Amino acid sequence: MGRRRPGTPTLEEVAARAGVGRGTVSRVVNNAAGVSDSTRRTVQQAIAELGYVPNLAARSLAGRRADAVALVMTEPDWRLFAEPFFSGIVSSLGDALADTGMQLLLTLVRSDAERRRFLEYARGGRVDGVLLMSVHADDPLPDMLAEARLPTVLLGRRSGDERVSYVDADNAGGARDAVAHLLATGRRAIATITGPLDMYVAQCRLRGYREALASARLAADDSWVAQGDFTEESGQRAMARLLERHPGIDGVLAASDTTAAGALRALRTAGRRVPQDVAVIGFDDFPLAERTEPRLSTVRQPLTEIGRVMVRLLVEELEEPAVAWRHVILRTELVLRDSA
Amino acid sequence: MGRRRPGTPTLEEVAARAGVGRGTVSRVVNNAAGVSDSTRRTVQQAIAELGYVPNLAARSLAGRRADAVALVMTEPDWRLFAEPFFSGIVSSLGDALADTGMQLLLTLVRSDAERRRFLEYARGGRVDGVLLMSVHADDPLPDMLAEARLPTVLLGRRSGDERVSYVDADNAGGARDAVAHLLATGRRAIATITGPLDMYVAQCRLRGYREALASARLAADDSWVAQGDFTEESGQRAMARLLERHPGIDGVLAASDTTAAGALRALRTAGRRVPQDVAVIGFDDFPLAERTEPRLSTVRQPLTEIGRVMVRLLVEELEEPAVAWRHVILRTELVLRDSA
DNA sequence: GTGAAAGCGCTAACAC
DNA sequence: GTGTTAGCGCTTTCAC
Repeated sequence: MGRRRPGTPTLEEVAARAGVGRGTVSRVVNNAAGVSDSTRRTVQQAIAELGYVPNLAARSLAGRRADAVALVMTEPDWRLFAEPFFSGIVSSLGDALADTGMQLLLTLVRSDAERRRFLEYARGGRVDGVLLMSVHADDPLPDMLAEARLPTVLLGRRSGDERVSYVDADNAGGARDAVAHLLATGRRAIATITGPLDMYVAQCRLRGYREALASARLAADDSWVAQGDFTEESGQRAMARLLERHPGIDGVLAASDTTAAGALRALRTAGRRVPQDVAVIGFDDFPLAERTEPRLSTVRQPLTEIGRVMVRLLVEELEEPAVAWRHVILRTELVLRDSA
Repeated sequence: MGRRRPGTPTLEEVAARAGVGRGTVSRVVNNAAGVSDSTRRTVQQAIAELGYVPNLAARSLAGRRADAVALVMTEPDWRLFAEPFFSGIVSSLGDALADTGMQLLLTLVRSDAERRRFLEYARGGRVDGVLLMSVHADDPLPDMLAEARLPTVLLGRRSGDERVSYVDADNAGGARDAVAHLLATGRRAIATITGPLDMYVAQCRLRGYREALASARLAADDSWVAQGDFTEESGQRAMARLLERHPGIDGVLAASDTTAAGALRALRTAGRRVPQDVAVIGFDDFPLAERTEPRLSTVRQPLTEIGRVMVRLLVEELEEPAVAWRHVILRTELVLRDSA
């Protein structure tokens, strides 16, 4: 396939027109010091006249940098991609990267073929680093990236002893706080709707739920636990199942605000009054809660902060490659509304 | 920032180890013909032993191609990014690009700064072509790309005389069909919830709605029209407004399935029976309808086909640059369910 | 402060 | 079939 784009002026042509050397033009383009104001202006004018745009492949080859980072979503189920959690993170990453001058590239990896292809892309030097989100416990991609010595930062661990750098929220602590609050308000029949249990984040929250119940000397057998997948629909179904098993439920910890919204729907369908009969607390999916369920209490994850920290860790790895793995666990905050 | 990744073997080293010339290695790597099976194997072994990975910047520089295309979302409101329409299209583009060997890169452009930055990225040759979706009528990006002679394909026109290549659905026709069906089943008080009216797609659907009413000699003054923004929430609010103005509504054409789901919610809250009292038809947002509102009738847009055609048009522009703008309008299909 | 020159790692055209 | 060579357009020393 012929993809050449002819007629694009080069550094050299700019230099010729400005009557200077290529090095000087390069310095001007990159805002480097060591160029007199007058020649800088001359060069800038030549650039403008010719409509010069640097060839990034050449820059990349000479400078050994891509000025881009990839955000990879290894989510075989595209529905999750539609959840507000993703857009919240993406948004915050975009903001955080704005200063660094790096392009944020989102890529979907839904199959082994796509995994291989992306790996080639990244190892080929088209990105300086990789951000990963929504990683399931058995996903090999982080290790593949680490092996290729590509600076990588995960959003969320795959397990308790994750080695790759990551940023995570204090999921167990958040769950504990939420359930402790429900207990403190006199609830005793407290269920939980989890995320996919092959994700560490879901395991942690379940653990937090159990720990809180245990310290109140309450049993927490599996009939009080229903698995969902973070979607609203799954929350609705899970809640319906829980209600069947335990009509007396008076409190619920949900995997996400989206899940919680589904649970609320099921509760109302079942004629239960929320929050009078049942209190529901979800994990923060970002502004969705504000929009559709303003009265929902949540364990707030600092999504904006997560994006900022991910970028910070990645930049650190770029500056000082592969000396260590960096881990940051962000505190969660319980935000109470009418429903609890 | 030092982003060099040292220790990466080069083509030359592979050639040395295999005892062949660089050209031969290049041919093997690119699966080109003209290499004997035995040397091909020798080279492949050397590649494996060294863990060689082609440097894509160098390939790009020498071969004048990026082997990547960008899908740009120029949506200042990230909430829309969470709608299933996006994930449906992205999914289908990913599939369609799988054969071409090109990487799909999603990029968000939410501000002028990001617009400029992306333009630099694309003009710098990091992508071979650009796909654009969710373009508002006043978005200058398509023209900027065209001016830079970058192969570009839009999903949806910006206006009736769009010049840049595009793929679109027959929105006016789809709306007409939907309203005609409502009329045929005896409905007479038919309202519509539109998308953002600064998008041509929304204008077309509104026009289709009006045309269908007009041919039935029915008035369609503005009090029957409420503007939304494709989200469920906006659908709910718009429906509530319409019900206030016209309690007797017996049919609704909604901007999307998502919007329609919101409308249904408002209708039920208002105590209206759906579909007995009111029939609702939305535009296809892909499987969302199947999930949460299986009984919703829709004007089905062939999302998978849209992705496929977008890629086809882009490839055509790559092969044979800038000879023409290509436009494809895909037919819609009215799929009826219980609610209509 | 500025210019010249040496690569960066690859593809593609051309010899053999 | 296979090796050799000339770039692709830039950054980055190193002289001046």
